[in-house]
Amino acid sequence: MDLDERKMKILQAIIRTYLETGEPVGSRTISKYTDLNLSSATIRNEMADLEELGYILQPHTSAGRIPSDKGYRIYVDEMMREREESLNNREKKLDEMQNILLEKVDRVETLLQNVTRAVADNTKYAAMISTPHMHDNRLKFIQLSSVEGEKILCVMVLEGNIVKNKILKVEGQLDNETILKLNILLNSTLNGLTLEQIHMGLVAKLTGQAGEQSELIKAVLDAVVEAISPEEDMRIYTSGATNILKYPELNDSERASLLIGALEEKQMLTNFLTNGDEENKGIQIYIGDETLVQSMKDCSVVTATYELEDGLKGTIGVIGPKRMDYEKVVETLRSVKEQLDDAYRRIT
Amino acid sequence: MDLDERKMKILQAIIRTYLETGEPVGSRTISKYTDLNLSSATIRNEMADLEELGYILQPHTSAGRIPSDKGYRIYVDEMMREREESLNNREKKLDEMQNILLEKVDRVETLLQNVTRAVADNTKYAAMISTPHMHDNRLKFIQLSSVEGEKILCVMVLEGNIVKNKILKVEGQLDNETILKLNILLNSTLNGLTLEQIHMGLVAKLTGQAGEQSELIKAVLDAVVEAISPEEDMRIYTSGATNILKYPELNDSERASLLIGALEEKQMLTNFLTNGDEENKGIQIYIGDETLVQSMKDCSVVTATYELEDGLKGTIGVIGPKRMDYEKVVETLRSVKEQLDDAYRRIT
DNA sequence: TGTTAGCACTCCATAAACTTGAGTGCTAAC
DNA sequence: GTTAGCACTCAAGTTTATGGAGTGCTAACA
Repeated sequence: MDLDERKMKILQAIIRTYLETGEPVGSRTISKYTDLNLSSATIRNEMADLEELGYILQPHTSAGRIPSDKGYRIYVDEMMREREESLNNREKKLDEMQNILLEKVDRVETLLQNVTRAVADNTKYAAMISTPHMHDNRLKFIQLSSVEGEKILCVMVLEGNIVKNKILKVEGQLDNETILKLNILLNSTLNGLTLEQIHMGLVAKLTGQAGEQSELIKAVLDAVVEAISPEEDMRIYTSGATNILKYPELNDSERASLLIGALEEKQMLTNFLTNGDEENKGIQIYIGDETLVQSMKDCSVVTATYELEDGLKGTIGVIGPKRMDYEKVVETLRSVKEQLDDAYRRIT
Repeated sequence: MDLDERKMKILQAIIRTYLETGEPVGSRTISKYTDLNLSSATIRNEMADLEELGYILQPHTSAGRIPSDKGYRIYVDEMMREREESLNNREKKLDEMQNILLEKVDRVETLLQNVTRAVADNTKYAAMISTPHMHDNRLKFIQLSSVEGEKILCVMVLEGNIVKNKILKVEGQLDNETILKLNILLNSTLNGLTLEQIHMGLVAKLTGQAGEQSELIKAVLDAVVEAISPEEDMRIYTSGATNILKYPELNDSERASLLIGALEEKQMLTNFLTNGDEENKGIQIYIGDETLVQSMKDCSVVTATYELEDGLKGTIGVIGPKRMDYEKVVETLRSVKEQLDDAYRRIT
């Protein structure tokens, strides 16, 4: 059986009401709420159908209905309307964001932390963000310098102007000329290569050419491999974990502890923040079990992928109760995503 | 009235018992617990005295007694005994720590995060750590390199081998010779200077000498100032925030939310993590209101200052309920502190 | 004078009994 | 197909008992 228009309207009314109140919603409420004038008894009949179809469920007999995961899913896929937000309001939000961006955010990390906090504050849910990272990093520039005594500073610039560095120790001092030679050798050999290419026999070749300095070259190669390894180039920031505690359905200490723990641990979050889908303007919604994370089965997660100019991609996400205000969250993430792309160009 | 030996023993027994159980402790319990054989009635008399003196208090009439802040204070100052931990056990803990340190901790930050987690896991309280930072940073080495087009990479090494970098934009391309000259100029002028010294009119002097490149020099100076500014060089990591939820006295959602929020925000934590006292082997205990942080008035905080070889100092702290196991925490922090100093030498 | 036994009293915690109200399913009538 | 009405269910809140832990005080004892 497919959903006819009336059932759709009723389901929509149930979900909307539940999103607002968080309480199971009864037939009488809906009978008053909707524009189609129906008595509570009729609504009850329809509700029984909807329940049989799996869109809503009863916490217990003689309670109202709440949306099931399937219900939420059809809601976000087909019923959610664009929030007709007043231009005024939008303007204001944009201003806020601009302010955040202008306050001394010379470093991308600070920017991202601020954005995360802003999103958490704005939505009243928990927010997370992954730092932008490339799918395959390439080395763009490498340089060794003698800092003092036996310490050599190795600076690497990756595609996308990400800078990494490492201090290496050598036996005995190196004169400037040797360093110059090494720099030329390294730059001419390594630039533009990906991780796989470096792994393919390059080590032997380079150490051969390096003669006396083969030890140092080995250390440098290790540093390069480390720098361009995918694990190395992503960090996750979170904010607003405590917002979770605001929602009674998540606020038994068991659940809350697991959830906040997951946010703190950050390991599990990579799930959401890496394999972003390309469709739907980069906005993804995971409901309940769809999150594939046990501790989040009572939550929903909304993510958006942002892309900076150099092809650096990152993801920002919001975690909240299943009855989150999806429209608002989607709207917020979309606007943040746009501004992020924009703002980054301004600060670099 | 001063505390005679018997009152001390009774107070100690009350606190020990309360630390274990978290329940108000009654006179009969103590009468059985202590070696001095006294009836519960006598204990009651003594308890009344102790209460009058402010060391213990009653949640309500006809309940047992719990320690007051003053009680905790005298406990940690005078009654706490060294945990006579079995050598075996200690050895094991050290091993664990070593393992953590050996797992791929080429970067100090990873090390510190691991340590924080280990401390949180070990104590079952929340842990925090500040990255090592110097009181007055000095520049040790600075170098500009042309990376591509109009982008100049500025790398700075500070005393203590902390590396910072920034990408600067210039108008038009710079040839290698100009860069070489600038590098010599910058190194000879800036090295070894502190923030104050740089602020004192250096800008004018340098830009004068730089001729055409005065714009670039200004940008470089900004980068240097930013790099050695004290705010810039400290980060805080936390772990185990959810452990807070384990303790019923902190686990109403109001309190917990504030506390975990504070841990997340990290701003308030600087209180503890900066002005470390030197006495008492660097270990400090703040009880209840002594924390000077409203949201932590039901908590105690224990901090230890660690010092790396180059004079880099940081602080590690544990946050838990007032009835925390002070002995264990102090012991853990002491051992971590020692190992941190030690381990750092090994990995650099 | 310090210590102890005993007793009346207080207060919290827990459980049991009761009440309330929202909501349902079903049937019969429109 | 829709609606009114009624009996029924269940959760949540309120009240009422009950038990137990603990105290303070007094009087007796060594």
